[in-house]
Amino acid sequence: MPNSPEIQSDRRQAIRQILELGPAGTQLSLVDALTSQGFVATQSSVSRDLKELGAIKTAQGYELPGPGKGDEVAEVSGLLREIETAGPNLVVIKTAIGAAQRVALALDRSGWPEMVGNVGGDDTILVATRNAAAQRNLLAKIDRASARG
Amino acid sequence: MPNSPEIQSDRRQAIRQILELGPAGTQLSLVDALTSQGFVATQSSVSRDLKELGAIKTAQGYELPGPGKGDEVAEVSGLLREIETAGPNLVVIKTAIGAAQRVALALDRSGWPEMVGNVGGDDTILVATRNAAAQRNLLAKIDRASARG
DNA sequence: TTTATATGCGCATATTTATGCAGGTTTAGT
DNA sequence: ACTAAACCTGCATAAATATGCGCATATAAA
Repeated sequence: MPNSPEIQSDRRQAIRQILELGPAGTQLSLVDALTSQGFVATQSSVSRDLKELGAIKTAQGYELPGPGKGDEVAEVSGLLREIETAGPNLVVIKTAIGAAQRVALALDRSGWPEMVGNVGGDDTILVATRNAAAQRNLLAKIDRASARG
Repeated sequence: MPNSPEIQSDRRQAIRQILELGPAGTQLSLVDALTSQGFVATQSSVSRDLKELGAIKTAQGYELPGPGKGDEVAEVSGLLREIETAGPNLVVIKTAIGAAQRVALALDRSGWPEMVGNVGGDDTILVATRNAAAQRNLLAKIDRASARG
């Protein structure tokens, strides 16, 4: 019984906010925090959410990679030119001439899970996305990365 | 039967090198990697080593926070003036005038486990260290952080 | 050196995290 | 609207990680 799609993204948003206040020691503590905010979720879902959010586990607990951390894509965002989708499983990225390989590598390294894989040519990259939701997510992430690159 | 102290630091150095080549999926894989290099260690030790090294667990596995990432201390290293020890449990850090609070905060955020806690005054910080080894470690980390700050 | 204290580590195990599976829901296609 | 396909989620459990304890060694003190 999946909740309506908004519930999922609301929950993830809530997790993001919680983590902004400070690291969460365990997934169970996150479940509690969510519960006290009226969300219903199990450790399973939180585990999946954290992966989706790209959270990392440090000695302090789960954290979101802050700006400047983790994100290889930000560093090459200046090379991006144009981004389009083609169906729910494909994103076409145009880059500066000859920069596609470099950007494609950065995407690989980012470890974003919505990406199944990608191939870079000279100034074009094809990115395979897991599904429509993943595709939306990916575009949002690239946006955010660009904003701080 | 603790190994001689060098073994421990050699092993940690080896782990550091392994992680530089790429993320390690699990601690067990690290044990294997170490074994094939002639080190004897169990998952337990690797778990402790990783904490000590400040490694983080990402979707890709265990990684070391790379230069520019993770490390809040690097950003304030310009404010450091002088560092001395007083016994194995105390490090005294002199900073630029009025900067002690800021640096102390950065140290807190770093999450370095060898630090029990610290208090910042105006241009002086007292850092409590767990023991002599931890103290050495901390000094080394501050050094490394400064090098890239 | 002898004694006391602290540290390192493996073992066994508790705790935490990840995931195969099944069931219910939304979405896309006719 | 009906059907099929794709999703989301919880449950149960497998996999992975962390840790209390005890011993052996190292370090400090006397």
